[in-house]
Amino acid sequence: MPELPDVVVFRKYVDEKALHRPIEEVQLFAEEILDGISPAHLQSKTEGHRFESTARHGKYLFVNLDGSGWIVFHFGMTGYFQYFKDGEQGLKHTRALFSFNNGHHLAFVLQRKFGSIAFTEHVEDFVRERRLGPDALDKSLDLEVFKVIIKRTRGNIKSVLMDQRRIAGIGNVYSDEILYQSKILPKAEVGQLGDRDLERVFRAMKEVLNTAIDSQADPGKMPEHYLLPHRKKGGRCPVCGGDLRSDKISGRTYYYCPNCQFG
DNA sequence: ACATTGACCTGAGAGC
DNA sequence: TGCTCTCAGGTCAATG
Repeated sequence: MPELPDVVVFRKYVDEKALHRPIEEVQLFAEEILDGISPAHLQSKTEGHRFESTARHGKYLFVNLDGSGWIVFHFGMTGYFQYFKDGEQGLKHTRALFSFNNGHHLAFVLQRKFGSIAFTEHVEDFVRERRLGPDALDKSLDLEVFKVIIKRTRGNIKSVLMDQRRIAGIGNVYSDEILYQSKILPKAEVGQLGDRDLERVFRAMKEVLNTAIDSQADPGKMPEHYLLPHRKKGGRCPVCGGDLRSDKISGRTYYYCPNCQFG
């Protein structure tokens, strides 16, 4: 479920399990996932080195290699990490495997090969090159900045929230939750939204993402008034009890409550 | 500038 | 059990 909250959880996972340990070997099982880096380059950057720290911007996770640049992970639609001991069963869709000198391994698992591994000398360079907007939870993204970013554009509010070049970190699921909490329809045109509305979206954005992080990005642990646990065919609105509906924007299915959301 | 569509991949789940 | 169809948390390029 790799949107911003999920990547926060993955980051903690790496922080707790895989830092400061010499990497003996890296194995690649799907070279296609490398983005702008060769297998040999990845190998020379990692083998004999350590993961020393992590950073995150939007849906990207950066892992620092003892001062000599960063490995950049993107999780696509299905990615996650699995840390395991020698002798334990690895997972089928492991695409890259980092093996440490303590007999433990960090697997980068992707069912669909939509994720990637890249490399950058500096996090800021990567963010600039990919033209990513500010991270949705960064303090620099305050209400005023948010309003400027949103007003700079037309179109429906959902697409704008999901555009990584405007704001980084929000995808299909969390944009639905943010708009549900804001009581605004995903297809509402941003030009039709007033300052009051944008303020609600802004507050919901911060609150939803922080709440999701507190819940380890697990829908089952989220508050009862959240859409996420009910976000499926036949689901009911946890607030009014009515049937949720779904529709599509640019081919992506979204869910909403026709009774609670306006715009 | 914006919206839509298809492509990229690999299943899981539904319906027959 | 097996087959076929649709759908899935992302991004990118091409097209209107």
